Amino acid sequence: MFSRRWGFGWDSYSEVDLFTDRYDSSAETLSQAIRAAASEEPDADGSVPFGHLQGTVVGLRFYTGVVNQGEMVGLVRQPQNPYDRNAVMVSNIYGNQVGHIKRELAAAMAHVMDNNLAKVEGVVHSGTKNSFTMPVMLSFWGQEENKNAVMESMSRRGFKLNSGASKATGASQNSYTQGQGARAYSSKKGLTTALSAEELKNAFDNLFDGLMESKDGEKQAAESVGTPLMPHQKVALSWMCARENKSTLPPFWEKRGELYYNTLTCFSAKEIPEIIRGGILADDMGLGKTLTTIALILTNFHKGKPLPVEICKERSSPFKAKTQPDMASKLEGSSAGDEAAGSLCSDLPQVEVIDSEEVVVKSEKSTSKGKRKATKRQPSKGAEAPVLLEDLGFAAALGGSAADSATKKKKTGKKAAPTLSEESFIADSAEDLSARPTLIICPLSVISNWLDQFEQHVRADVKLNVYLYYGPERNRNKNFLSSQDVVITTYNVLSADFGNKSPLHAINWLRVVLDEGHVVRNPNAQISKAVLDLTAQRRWILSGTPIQNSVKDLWMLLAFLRLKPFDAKEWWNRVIQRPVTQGDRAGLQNLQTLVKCITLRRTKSSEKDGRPLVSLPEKTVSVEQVELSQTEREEYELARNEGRNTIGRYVAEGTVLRNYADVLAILMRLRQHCCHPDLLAKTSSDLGAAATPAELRERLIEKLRSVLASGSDEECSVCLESVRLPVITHCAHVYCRPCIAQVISSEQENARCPLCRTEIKANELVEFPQEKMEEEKCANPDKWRTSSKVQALMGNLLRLRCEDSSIKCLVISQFTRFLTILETPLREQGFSFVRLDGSMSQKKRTQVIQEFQSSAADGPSIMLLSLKAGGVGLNLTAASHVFLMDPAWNPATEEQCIDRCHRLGQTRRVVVTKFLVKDSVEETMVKIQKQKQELVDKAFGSTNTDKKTSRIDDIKALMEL
DNA sequence: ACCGCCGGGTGCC
DNA sequence: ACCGCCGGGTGCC
Repeated sequence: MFSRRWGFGWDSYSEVDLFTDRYDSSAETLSQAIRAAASEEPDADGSVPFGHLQGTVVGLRFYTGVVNQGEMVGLVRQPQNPYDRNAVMVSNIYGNQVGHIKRELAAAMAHVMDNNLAKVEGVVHSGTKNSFTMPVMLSFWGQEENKNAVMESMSRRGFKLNSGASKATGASQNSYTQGQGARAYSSKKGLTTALSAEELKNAFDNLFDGLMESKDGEKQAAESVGTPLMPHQKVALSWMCARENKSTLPPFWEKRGELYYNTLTCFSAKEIPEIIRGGILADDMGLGKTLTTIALILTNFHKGKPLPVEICKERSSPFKAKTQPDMASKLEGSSAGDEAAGSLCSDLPQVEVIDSEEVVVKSEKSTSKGKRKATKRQPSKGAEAPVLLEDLGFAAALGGSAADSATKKKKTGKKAAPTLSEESFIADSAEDLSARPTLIICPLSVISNWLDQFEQHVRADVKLNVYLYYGPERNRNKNFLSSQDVVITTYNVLSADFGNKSPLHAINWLRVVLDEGHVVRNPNAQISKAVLDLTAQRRWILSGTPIQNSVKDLWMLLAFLRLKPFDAKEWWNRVIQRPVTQGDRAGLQNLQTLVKCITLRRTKSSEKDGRPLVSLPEKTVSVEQVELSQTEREEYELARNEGRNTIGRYVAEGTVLRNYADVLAILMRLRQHCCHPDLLAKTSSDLGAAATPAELRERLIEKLRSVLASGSDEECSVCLESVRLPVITHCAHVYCRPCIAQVISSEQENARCPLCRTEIKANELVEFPQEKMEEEKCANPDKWRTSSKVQALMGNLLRLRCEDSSIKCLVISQFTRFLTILETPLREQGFSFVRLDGSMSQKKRTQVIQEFQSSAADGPSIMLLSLKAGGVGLNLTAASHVFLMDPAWNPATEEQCIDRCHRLGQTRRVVVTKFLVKDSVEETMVKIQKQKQELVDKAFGSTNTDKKTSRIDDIKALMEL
């Protein structure tokens, strides 16, 4: 069926150095030349077919490149050719030169190609009848405006483009772009009519949907992974292991008899095409891509064997210090080393895992249970020390030594062969078994997440060498880096190093992982080049959103995965991008097939066996009404009437905005009344006439305190965000310091308060003094009194503790001072609790969260959480009960807080209790919340004015005006 | 290359 | 014969 010529010379079909073998001009490889040529040309998107032409390829006998019937070929200009500067080279998909275009035709084509008037593509329809020349169908593509120039230019040199026939039927047009094989494929499916723009967009949006089929089942993670994987994560792990280990042919390849055949390009080869080890894990956020990847690193070192890792029950393990370098050095030696490796293999103890808790050593000689326990307890005892979780012989054979030179590596791999199982070695002998580390590249912002997750998911007694390659002090030593298990770096560091003796580019990585892989999109960017230039055996892309905009974005991903021939842009454009953008169904289907072969994607709404992938436990939200006591009610009504009068006056005068701070303070007082009387400012909130500057300052501070009232979500009227670095003006309005400072500096001497237009000066801004902050924190416990809300909370907590003492609770308030007040009864009742608020350092927060999340028996059962500190990112799944002490202006803030514990990893039912004081400003706030929720869906961007007016409406409603 | 092309040998039927 | 024809040598750009 196909004719093959020259059955030799095919050991490497990837990069033939074509220039240097004939004449000295450049050391560029052909594929580089093709890539370079393609990258200079505009995208193929807007190309129209100009026509086609039968040409002749000559000089076949001088080259090793092979083509088959129907196969696509590349045409590359060779201006440096010493025999003919018009030369046009013909190459097959893998960049091997096939021949040249006949001189006269080449001259005509050269003019067109050099002036970028058209792109020429070739398909060999008839195969070769002899070993000297063959016909080739050339099709010309380009911008409509260049069509006539091309037709003329060609015909002036005696070549007439046949444009009619290719337009006649879509199918025949396809045949020129995709070869006969693809045409047969597409016509079989009856996909001959073009897609509408709508259909195309739809198909494209759904390109990554439903890619959750994995026939590989589930796979258990290695013992060194401390966190049990969820079912869908086991599926992903299994899929990833299979993609790394199995020699599955890349998409569009089939084995036909003795040959490997590409159904898209009709290319065929005697040798197996390069297997794509890796792919795209495109699961939605929150499904655990990071955990799955960590599990992959630990589970699949080589051929499904776990990464050999050290177990360190004690700080100093003799094994690592002594034995490992020893083994490595033995392996580096010649035949003596082989024997050593062999004997190591049989003599060293096997490590066996009895259950998830106990890792013990099983030696051939002694396997009694008692002995095992003994060895476990005394791990530092000689050869019986439980040091490696995996087959030591295997690990030894692989020799993790970083000092290996390239030749030594090969040697090690080959010499190790006898110790490996038969089938694993047969699969492909070319695989370099000496690579150990995985390189993870991610945006700066997620580095800490990776470090946390390694910490969290790798068993605590497993010693995994994770190195953060970041910062000016980073260790650039190649040997050091290659001896790690994992190296983490950022895209920026990688691209900064690139071209600058980058050690990362000098290492043969076992695996390279691009986290948030979609950020690498522009192929011309330095980052992209740096990423493409890495040497690795396996490549992975993690991305929640693999395509942002267009098909173009996919090229980078495929190029990174080295999915030949699409890593060369020319082939990508020709086979996928242009057909797809022009609405070719077959092209789209090819794209879908391609993506499907290398991608696993599940969404939060995906289902497995009829059940949602991530089924969060049920969440119930209830409101508990709180009745104020007689005294509280009297105080509340007093404050409410007073406030209502004041605000009513402002509304009538139209001066609400001018007195905004005062209005907020009134509302705040009412909200505070609902929680606890001690939240209220002790002294009068009315500024009145201050006698002395010191007194004024004192009152302003008091006012500031009441407005801020510790962590409520007041807005700065300049930026309309929550107030940051609050200061109060002499006219008693609160802003962010940077915001108001900017107002003052731009208006200079005439600066006025944005709210009331009183003159303001920079040196009159008052901030909350540090000493006061400290005082606030240690409220006097002697004077402590309770409140209805406190009683309501304590009742719930005590009841819960009786029912199930293992239950943990979040107690959330906007008022950090309220949290402080709550500390007293909690202590009195013997609750163990922690506290998390915005004033704490990052380090302290992590510590507190860790403490709370831990399942230690005497650990804290309650976390006092300030509403604003409980924003995004926190993981508080240890808690299953949430008490919201007071309603927030913004219901989304509450939801966010609740989601800290109602999220992935929560095993219990989540019960949320919102306390609301009956007949109070709190109830009105909830009404407003509900109305707002409805509005959120309707209105989007609202202006600042809108925001302020709606606030006024809110205020009126709150005061029942 | 089972071609085309070149250039030398050759020459009625 | 300043042709035609034959057959050997030869061959990408």
